[in-house]
Amino acid sequence: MAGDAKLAVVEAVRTAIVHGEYAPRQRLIETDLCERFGTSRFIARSALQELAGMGLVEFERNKGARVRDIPLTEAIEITEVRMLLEGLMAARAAERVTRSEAARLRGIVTDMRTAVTRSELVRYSELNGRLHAAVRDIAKHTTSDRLLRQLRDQTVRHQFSLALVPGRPAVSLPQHEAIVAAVVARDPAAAEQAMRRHLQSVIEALQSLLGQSAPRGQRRQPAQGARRTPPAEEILAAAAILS
Amino acid sequence: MAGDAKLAVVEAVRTAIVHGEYAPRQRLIETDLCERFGTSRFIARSALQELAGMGLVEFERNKGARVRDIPLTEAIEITEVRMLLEGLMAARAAERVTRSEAARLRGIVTDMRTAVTRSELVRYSELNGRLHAAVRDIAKHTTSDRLLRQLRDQTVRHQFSLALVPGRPAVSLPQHEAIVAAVVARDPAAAEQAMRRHLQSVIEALQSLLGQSAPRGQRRQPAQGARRTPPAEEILAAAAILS
DNA sequence: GCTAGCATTTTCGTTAGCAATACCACGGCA
DNA sequence: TGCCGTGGTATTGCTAACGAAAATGCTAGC
Repeated sequence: MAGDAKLAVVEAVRTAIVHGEYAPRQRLIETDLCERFGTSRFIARSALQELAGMGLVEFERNKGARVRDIPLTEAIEITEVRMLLEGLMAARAAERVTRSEAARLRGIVTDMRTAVTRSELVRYSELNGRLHAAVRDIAKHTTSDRLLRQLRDQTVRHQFSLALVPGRPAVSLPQHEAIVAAVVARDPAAAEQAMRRHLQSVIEALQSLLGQSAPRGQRRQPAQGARRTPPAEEILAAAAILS
Repeated sequence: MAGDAKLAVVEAVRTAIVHGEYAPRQRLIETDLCERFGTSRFIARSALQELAGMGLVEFERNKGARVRDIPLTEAIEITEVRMLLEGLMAARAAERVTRSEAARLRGIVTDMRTAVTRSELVRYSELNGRLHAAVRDIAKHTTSDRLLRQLRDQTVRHQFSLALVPGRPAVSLPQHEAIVAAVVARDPAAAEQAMRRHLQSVIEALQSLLGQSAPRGQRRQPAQGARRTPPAEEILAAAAILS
């Protein structure tokens, strides 16, 4: 497997799902994928299987693949795990950070500040992603890295919902600043704690969302057809605030 | 996919790898698997892909699948993550444990004690697995559960090596006792800390193993043919002491 | 007008087979 | 004698096609 063709399809479908082009529980018909990505059914199938392994799609016997719907409760669980792993990453980064890496982190965070003052959410998003990637690079913990990637992919959608609650940017930026400060100060314990506090606040936000949005039993979505395609830009801005 | 046929093959190959019937870096020829498990090549192929997703086998372009060799350094990383996740599980279990579940835990731990005094390692192994499974059941954290299963599968082999260092059973049992005590006392913080201490000692044991076993560059294994098939019993005993 | 049952159609699960590629042994040449 | 090129073999990567299951739509009966 792992033919480059398959890998390309996996990546394409992955970003499509993460960016919301495919809605949760939407069926992923193999032949559709074939014509969209110009490959054979076998490739599409393999790609879907790999995505299933990543937890992004699910199979049902004789009914094919659909985009996995991650319920809010599971998103909370995932964020709890993320809190632990990202905390570990932050601590590691604090232990190993070099001078040049520290400078890089500081540069990113000052850019974030200006982006926030100018209300440039997309720019902030990009910087945020770059910051976290930098922390992961510094930590060099491949196991956590791999797991975190999976977990992040699964929760992007809910981060989008969360971005709509007002006032979150105001709390997000100082938390990020605290994380970077601890890392560049080479204080592992403080870095871990800062990262945990950050994600703890995300968990609490998700829990409040849970309380208000699901008063009674599972309200099922239409389940087929992209019910809405939020622009990627919007999604990115959402991810910025919370990750 | 997820045809029951494929699932059976996945499970069979998984246990074969975990029990050491397939050595690390041993090639997994598709046709061999076909005749061994009496399925078609397509099924074998799908199963291998799923196992690759679980991190147990790896693919190389045009060279097929082999059992992934988890280097000791990666095993340490994995155990670090396990420490966090199992700690979370323990805390959760302490929050949610019911009377009957607590009784069950206590029963298992007393059985463990007697098994140790009688030097019944296999029995201890079985009880140990049951204990951890019980904790996971009580915690009801499906995300951590899923991740932990993957991580455990990947490290069983190294736990085998570790079981050979003398004196470990003496430290393992009291640690388990402490964990159970904290859980039944409904003290989440203590349960988490006890579990972490336990896995921290495993990490330290692994690190000492690292220091003594790899004086110079990667010493590569013969790489094909099961170079040795340790009896499953031995493996289970090893897993007992450390997990 | 509505429901139950049947036929059709879509889509998936599986098998068989072909083409491409890497590994291995052998022989020629320096 | 040692090294490089070459051919054969084994194994994978992939395509095409077939059979089976489920969803859908239609017709007939109530």
